[in-house]
Amino acid sequence: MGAPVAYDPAEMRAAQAEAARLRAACDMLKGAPKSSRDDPNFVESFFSASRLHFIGMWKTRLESLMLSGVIGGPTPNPGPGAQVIFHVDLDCFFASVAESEHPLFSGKPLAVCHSNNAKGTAEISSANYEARKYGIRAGMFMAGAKQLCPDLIVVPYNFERYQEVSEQAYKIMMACSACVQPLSCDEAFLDVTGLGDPFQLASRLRADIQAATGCTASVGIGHNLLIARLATKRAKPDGQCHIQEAEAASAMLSLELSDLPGVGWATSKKLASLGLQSVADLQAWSKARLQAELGDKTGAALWDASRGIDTRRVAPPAVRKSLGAEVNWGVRFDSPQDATRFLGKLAEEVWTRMGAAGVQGRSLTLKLKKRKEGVYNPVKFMGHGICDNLSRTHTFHRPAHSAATIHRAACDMLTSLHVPHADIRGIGLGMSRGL
DNA sequence: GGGGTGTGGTAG
DNA sequence: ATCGCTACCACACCCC
Repeated sequence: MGAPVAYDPAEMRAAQAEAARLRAACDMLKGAPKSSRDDPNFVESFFSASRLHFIGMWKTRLESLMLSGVIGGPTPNPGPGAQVIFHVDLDCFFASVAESEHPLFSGKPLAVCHSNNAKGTAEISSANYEARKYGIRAGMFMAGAKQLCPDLIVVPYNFERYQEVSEQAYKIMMACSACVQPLSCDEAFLDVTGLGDPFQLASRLRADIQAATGCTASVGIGHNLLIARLATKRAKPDGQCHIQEAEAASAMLSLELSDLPGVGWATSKKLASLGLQSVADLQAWSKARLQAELGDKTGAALWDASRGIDTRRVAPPAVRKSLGAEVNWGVRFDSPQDATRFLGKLAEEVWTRMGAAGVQGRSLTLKLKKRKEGVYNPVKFMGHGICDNLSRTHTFHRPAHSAATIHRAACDMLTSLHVPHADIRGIGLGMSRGL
């Protein structure tokens, strides 16, 4: 894929200078990156800069707020019968936020990433549509992205602003319908059954979001969640699309297997090994045969999905069943004591989050990433590389009552796993049961 | 059948 | 040099 567009050189220079200013002013990027070896506050600084931590925590926070009634009202329970579902998704969220604040960036290829290093392994978090023309995608290393587009504009994260924009967008969605199911900071399902003409409703929703946030949103409309999501795919960017119930089954045929919900890398491979290459192939198999090969639930879910069948309802968040904190980047220990200290930080983190959520727990799980035999240098800088994943669970007689209790149990489990401290590439602690 | 644990997969 | 999280579900396998 070559350069699709020639950019005005002066404008491009100005945009690059602006991006460089943003990076220079970014607190997260001050100083050289540090591993758990060099930074006594590693856990804290890691979480403050991790996009995946941000995404996970923000969803949890949204759900808590909705559950406690701080935001949103009582969710109406739509009866049986035809439903109208919106899937609302802000377009390339992090990249859009940057563009909305810096008009200079618009129309130029832009990505959000911790690093601008053209040889580095920093991951692209979000790429605007101009960047996507070059083949740049979220998840790609910066080295690969810069190869595809040397002029790529790279801006750092702005988590505070993402929160503000997300809150505004959610306010607007909840003004549209009281029945909102958050999927992420930038994505939600709405049940808008009986609320008026869906197309007009969606137009207004998108216009309101753009007016309030400067970011565009796309809306997929369907009679169930699966079809609404598929409609969003067609609507993007900055559009809306309604797939009628009658077209649902044939619309599914336009998808790759990996587009179906629940089909990721591993299931794709498994399906391929069964000779299943397309949704049409999937439709040709009986439910029983799929269940025999893939398991009862998974097989049935795939059989349904391939036909556009989805019986889920837009549901308010459920009460959380587990809570955890893990770090799988920059984890390097020089001694067993280093590992113990690190577990102490994680125990405090878990305990603090339990307190904030007002929950207790009886089961503590330790997760460990252990460097695979013979694997020394991860491809990704400070990454975990290829690992074996191990876990141990300890169940307390009564709910854990302090960070120290959690720490002690975690250390015992760590010992029982017999992993040399130098082989540890990631650690996590999670609490469950009786939350 | 009902309960547990450990592993693996997924989405966003 | 850069920040590979979080919560959930399904499954295989074990116990009684």
